[in-house]
Amino acid sequence: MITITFPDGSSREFRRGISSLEIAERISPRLAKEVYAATVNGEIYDLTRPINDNSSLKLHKWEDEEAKHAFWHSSAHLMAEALEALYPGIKFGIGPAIENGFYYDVDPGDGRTITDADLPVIENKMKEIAARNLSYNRREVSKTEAITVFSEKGDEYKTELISELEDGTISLYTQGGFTDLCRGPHLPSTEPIKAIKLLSVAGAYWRGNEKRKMLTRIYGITYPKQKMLDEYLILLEEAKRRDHRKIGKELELFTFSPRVGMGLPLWLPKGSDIRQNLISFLTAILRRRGYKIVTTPHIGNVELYKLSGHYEKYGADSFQPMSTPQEGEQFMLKPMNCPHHCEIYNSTQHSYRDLPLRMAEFGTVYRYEQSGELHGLTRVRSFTQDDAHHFCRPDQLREEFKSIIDLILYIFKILNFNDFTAQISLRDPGNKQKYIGSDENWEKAEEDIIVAAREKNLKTTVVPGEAAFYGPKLDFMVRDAIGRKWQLGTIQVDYNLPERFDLTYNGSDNQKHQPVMIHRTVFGSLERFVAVLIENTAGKFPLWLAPEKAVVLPISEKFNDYAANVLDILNNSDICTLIDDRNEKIGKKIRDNELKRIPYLLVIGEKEVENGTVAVRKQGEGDRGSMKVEEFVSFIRREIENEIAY
RNA sequence: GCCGAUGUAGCUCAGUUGGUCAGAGCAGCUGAUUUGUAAUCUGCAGGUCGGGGGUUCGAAUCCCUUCAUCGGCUCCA
Repeated sequence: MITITFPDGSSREFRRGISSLEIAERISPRLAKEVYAATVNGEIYDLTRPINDNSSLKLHKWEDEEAKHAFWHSSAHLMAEALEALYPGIKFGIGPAIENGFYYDVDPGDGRTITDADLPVIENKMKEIAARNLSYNRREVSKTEAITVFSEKGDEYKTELISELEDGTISLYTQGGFTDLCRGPHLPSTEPIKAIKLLSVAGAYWRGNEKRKMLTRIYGITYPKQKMLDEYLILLEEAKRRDHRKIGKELELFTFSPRVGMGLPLWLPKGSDIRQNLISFLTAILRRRGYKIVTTPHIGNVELYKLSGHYEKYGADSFQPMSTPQEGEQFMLKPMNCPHHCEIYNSTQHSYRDLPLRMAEFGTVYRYEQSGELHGLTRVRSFTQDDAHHFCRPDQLREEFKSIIDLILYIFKILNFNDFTAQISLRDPGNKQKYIGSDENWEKAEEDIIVAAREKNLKTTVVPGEAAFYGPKLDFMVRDAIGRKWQLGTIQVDYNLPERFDLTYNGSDNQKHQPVMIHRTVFGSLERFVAVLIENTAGKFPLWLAPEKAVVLPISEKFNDYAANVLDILNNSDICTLIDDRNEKIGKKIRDNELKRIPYLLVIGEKEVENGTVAVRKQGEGDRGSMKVEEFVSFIRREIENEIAY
């Protein structure tokens, strides 16, 4: 007999070799139907895998990531079996479970392609196979045996994977006629996979290496119930409706023109107003926090970027240097503000007493992003960073860093931005040649960030290999409507630029010392931030950000004069207001202006003219009753003040 | 940059196997109506079907090429 200990601390005796599934059945048959995987002594197990020793056991129901993982991983194998049936000789790369569903990378072979149109066919095949209730059987094999299995099959991708595995750790899973290299765990059988949807096909480089073959990646998702799948698909549809590219067009915030150039956003008047509101808001906060605002040109001598290291790292992939009538002279569109800021720092001498120096700029930069990477406003070739550089003494670094974490959290809070993650991005220890600077400086900088984040009690994830080429960073990430992750705010410690630009200050010992630099943004770029704001609010911006605060709606032509009068009063009070004096019924005017997401609709008819009032209707909420025009002015002002109270 | 898909009026989309198929709704302009909280009615105008080339008696429809967009991959200072 063995003793199994459950998460609540209780324990029970079972016979040696019992499976988690059998244990679940002993507890309750209903539970057995709801579990998909188990954790045995901290290791993920198939439900059917025998347990041979005293163990702790946690059974995973759908709510647990482990359960979904097993479910979707098994679904990937199911899809592979369907593909093998439909495309004999097809070869398989990797096919993991992901956050929402699974994918499999496949090589259909000899000129065959798989397109969206083929997905329903594969889907049906999967349903047909799943209905056979095939069991997933685990088999541990030697490396030689594993290689034999897949080389006989002619699957060079699998043999490549196996060749890198250690002998003794290799397992195969078979369901029906399909066998795959896999660590597991899997479902006991295909039976629970009831609802299946293949979502898209895409190209993906084998092993993520752009020099290697491009395989076909098929994305899909499955659920134990059709209703769950339907709900997920509805969620996807709703997310699409919040897409900033769609809303940006509808609300006339920005546009692109192939004549101007791809990835070069054209901000329309309303979008510009939002930008401007964000800039004013942030500038006021920065001034209070001791930042000095600077302005630098959009271009710089190519020598500047050679000195900073940017040219060597990115020169070939940038907008190329432009020449001038002066022989040998070349300029580049600036990809970064920091070299310019270093030269501002160098324009005067600095005393240790003057540090930290905080230099901010809403600086527009230009980067030649790959054409396939461009995406609405989140990935563009011209964008305005809310950039700043802190020059400080080494002994000030940690406090300075922490003050920036405060600033970012403070602003996110005012903007009601709760759904972000903080990520510490470190150097890839296995690929140090990607970076510039000494090991010593890197170690110092990484330590600084980790400690500062810890001291601020910031919950972070640590990702090696994501650092900038000149230093590690703390990134604030958010997701967009379709689930993609984007970096907004970032804080980066940099010992390299001060060295390259020979930045100095006079210490109390009257010697020259080198300051440390911190690069930071809060929004990241105005473009990306506005995109995220659009998706978070679905275009219903808070009043202070809204480009147009109110619209006056006369019920008929008879009230146009009074309406025009109200319009003047509001606009003269700096409350950007429109008038809708079209020859339409009030219901139509309300509908159209609600769809334009105008925060306040002011209905004007006979009563309002008589009483000198406006009938206030709040966007999305409906009638708020009447108030005097002056009352409405102070009401709006108060609301704006409350929104950005800091 | 790579793989796949898409591209029809300002917007959202119909256009069956190539043959009165160049259409609809919304938006725009007309005229009527003078309206009380999410769509009043009438009429009109709008497109060399992304651009270029080809196949064909005939191309929005088939082929090639180019541009752009979308979904991924790679990249992201």
